[in-house]
Amino acid sequence: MEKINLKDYAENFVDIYNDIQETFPKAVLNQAFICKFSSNEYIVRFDEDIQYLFLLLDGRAKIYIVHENGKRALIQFLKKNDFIGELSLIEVEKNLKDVVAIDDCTCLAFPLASSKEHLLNDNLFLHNLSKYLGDKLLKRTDHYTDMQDYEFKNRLAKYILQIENDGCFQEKLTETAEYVGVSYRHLLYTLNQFHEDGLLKKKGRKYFIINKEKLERLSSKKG
Amino acid sequence: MEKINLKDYAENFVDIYNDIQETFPKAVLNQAFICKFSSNEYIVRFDEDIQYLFLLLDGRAKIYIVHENGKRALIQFLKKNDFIGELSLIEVEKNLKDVVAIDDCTCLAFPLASSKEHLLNDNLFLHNLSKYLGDKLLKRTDHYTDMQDYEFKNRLAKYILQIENDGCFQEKLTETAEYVGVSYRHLLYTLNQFHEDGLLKKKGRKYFIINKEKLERLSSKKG
DNA sequence: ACCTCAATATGAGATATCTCCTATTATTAT
DNA sequence: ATAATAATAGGAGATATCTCATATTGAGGT
Repeated sequence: MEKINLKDYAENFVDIYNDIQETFPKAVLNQAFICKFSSNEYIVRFDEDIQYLFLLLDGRAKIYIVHENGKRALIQFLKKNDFIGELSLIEVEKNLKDVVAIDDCTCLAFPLASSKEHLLNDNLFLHNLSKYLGDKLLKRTDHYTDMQDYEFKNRLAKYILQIENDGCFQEKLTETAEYVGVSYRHLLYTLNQFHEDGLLKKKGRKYFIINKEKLERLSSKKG
Repeated sequence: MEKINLKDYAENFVDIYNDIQETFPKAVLNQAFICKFSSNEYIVRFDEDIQYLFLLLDGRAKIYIVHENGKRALIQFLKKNDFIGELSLIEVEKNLKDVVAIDDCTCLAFPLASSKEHLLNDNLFLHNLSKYLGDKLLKRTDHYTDMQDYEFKNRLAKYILQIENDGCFQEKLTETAEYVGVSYRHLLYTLNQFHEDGLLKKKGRKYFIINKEKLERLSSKKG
């Protein structure tokens, strides 16, 4: 983890810095700095105290919940403009999560100790936070209700359509399995089935969508 | 649905009214009134505009998400001090949910049209709302990650322990099945299995816990 | 260049869970 | 009260999904 002075960062990323300035009170920005995390680095560990509120400025990360039985479940992907640690800020979180950088990540970091008071008295911030949390709640609920109401092939179709890029699906399959909540084995079964049904074609380790319509039908129907 | 003047209500429920007064700005309380819903009555319908922010003062309710395929999934039980419609207030909700009263419910109702501005500028309210949403997010996440990481008998054990009263489990089984995310048929299988394993005893339509330890072990382990 | 560890891949067998069907009680509405 | 609807109950068979075992391939570190 590398720390960078906020002003140094501001010189190179003017637009982002302007957004930040409009969103956070000055007193808080004075305490803030930039953190860079490398791919696969832990941003937060479930068994260590969290010291900062982070705002993800660049890169992708993932949140794991750690169960008592030692198993982990991937519960969310984070991207630009997602908060990390906001639940600790408002003191509702008892069990921290693991947060891991997927690719290199740039974060804006606010030291909780010195920023909490300011943030919790700032109307704009609270309003934004409420919207952010409400949105997160809805998205997470949708994700999970889908899991329980559709069988896996439907969910997988939906997931592929969400995440594909130029018709190409190249996510890490181990991660995908954790996120969509099935065993790796079953994920492979289903991908092979998609291949046999003429939905996907495999080249090397990438899958290409060759029948998007059919995939879309599958993603929103049962059966 | 029956409307009652807030002042009339306040005379009979002094303590609750005092809490309310400390939590909401006066300008907003002047617009508010009390709504009573009967058991099984719809408080919100997924296909109708929502006009009020409700705070549940008494009774229990349940939230359903309605899928495109027509299926419903029970996603949360609501009790005293839960909000209804708070996501519409902050304008993040696109797809409304069904909210249905389980028993008779008493709600404090704020007309969105006239209260929104006031509420969204009130620091105390926003802070409370953030905490409320954060807490809801965590609870919902826990509920769903449990669903995916434990098999049903573990989840059922946990659920029974959460909801039992004096060792007696008497929830409606159809509702339970929807909430815990299995078919009614499978719920019955598992309850019978619990009976055979000496965890529960059945009297009429009620189940009584006869081996709490074993149930607790089952609720937190795999297998 | 070599070693190690993580990711990809697939087979075989087990089982958790579902769907569909059919009775039998409760509960609610007319 | 009686009809109608919802909840409880269980049988039979299908299948979606899991676990475990094993082999191959790829990437990162020294």
